[in-house]
Amino acid sequence: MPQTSRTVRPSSRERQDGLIAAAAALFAAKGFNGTTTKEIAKSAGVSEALVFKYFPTKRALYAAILAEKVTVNELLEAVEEASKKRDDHRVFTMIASYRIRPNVDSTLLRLLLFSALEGHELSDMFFGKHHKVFYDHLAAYIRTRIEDGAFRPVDPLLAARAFIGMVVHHRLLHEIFGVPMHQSHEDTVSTYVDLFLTGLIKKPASRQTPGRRAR
Amino acid sequence: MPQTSRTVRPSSRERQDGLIAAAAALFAAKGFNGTTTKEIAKSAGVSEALVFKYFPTKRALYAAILAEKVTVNELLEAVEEASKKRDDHRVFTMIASYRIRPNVDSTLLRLLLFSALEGHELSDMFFGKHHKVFYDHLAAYIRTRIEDGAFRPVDPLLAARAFIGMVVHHRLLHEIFGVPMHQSHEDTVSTYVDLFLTGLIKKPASRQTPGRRAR
DNA sequence: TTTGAAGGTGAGTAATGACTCACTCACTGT
DNA sequence: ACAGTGAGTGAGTCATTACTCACCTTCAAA
Repeated sequence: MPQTSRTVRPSSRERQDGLIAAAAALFAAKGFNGTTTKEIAKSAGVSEALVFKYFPTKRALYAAILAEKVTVNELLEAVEEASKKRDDHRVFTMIASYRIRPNVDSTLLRLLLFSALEGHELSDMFFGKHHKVFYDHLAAYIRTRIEDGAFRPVDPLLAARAFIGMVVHHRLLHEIFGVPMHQSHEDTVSTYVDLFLTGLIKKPASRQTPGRRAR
Repeated sequence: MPQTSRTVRPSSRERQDGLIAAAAALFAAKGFNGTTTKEIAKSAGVSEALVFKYFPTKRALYAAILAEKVTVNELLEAVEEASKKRDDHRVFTMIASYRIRPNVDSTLLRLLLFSALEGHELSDMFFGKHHKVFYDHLAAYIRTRIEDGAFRPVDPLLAARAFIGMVVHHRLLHEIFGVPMHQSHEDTVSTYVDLFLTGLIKKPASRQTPGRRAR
């Protein structure tokens, strides 16, 4: 027979990606110490020996995962857009809904927590790419709006952390601690945004409308 | 010689507590899978065999730790007190400062996260005793204040989670991710409380003062 | 003085962990 | 036709792990 057309042998790159994917899922589920190389190999459908052909050590594989998972930017551009227009409501809603989303898988969050708890060397970088960007952006925006005179004068970094905190904590409860959500994602997001913005926006002196007010 | 007076042999109970303390510190630092029974024994200053005299398995020791660490109540009483007086500012400040405190050790937080991530069977109970109490209490208070007409009508549970989220996230950043705090504990707490309460309190219709306003 | 229970241990054991090695297989360029 | 090469593996090695067991020490009550 000419060739077993069923499965073309994957290239080196594909194998590596496959291993990373399989390992990421397992590390996220059970942590670094809780996952064995044998399991990873099995889950990726290869022999254990092959894992070590591609990654010299188990830790190197873990590091490759953390280094790989760098994403996000499309959101930040959109936020930038809304920032220019001073659309407070939109800026906050976008950030919140990015994290509170129907089908986010918890892999990244779990990896992040595990890596921080287990003190992995790349944990900081991972944190920087996945969380710090958010509150740095948000802090910058809040600072601008304070200078505009639109927000009350608060520490921008603290305020940004507070908001991100609401949202991240919500995910934590839901995805890690299994607390059920009793509201739709949209309602949750809008409640958080509303609560937070109301606390932040400076009232003109008199006259206040219950609805949204921007610029 | 009559007796080595230097070290009185500890009783069963004391040994057990010593083991639990030693193990708790190690599990908090490195997780369940990252900690060996040999390390625990060494840290408690006994032979490995003794560990198994007191706890049939390593998991049982872990379970004993989670079951042991149940505290808190003195705070809840104080909160109850402030609740009766409808002292919003105080209620929120007390809860926040309980968690954001100069010298809390991160052991409990780390144990909580590890146990949830590693999916330990007692994790739920641990979570219930250490976190759920807080936001259940707070949610109840918020509900009352909404009925009083003092707070805007929001979902009390969601609002409570939002506030606790700010605070817990702050600890997470600080204790787990090593993010430095650039403000004193007091300022941090008062910023959070101020932000949140301002967003929550219903404005009478006109007239607003920049300072605190309660009841 | 004996006894025996409680506190304690050194030296295992069986299983499992990460990692290695000698080797095969399938395909390609010459 | 066949050497070369990269993908892949079965069967290890050796250290470590959770857990066991036969035995020791102390001390108070009988």
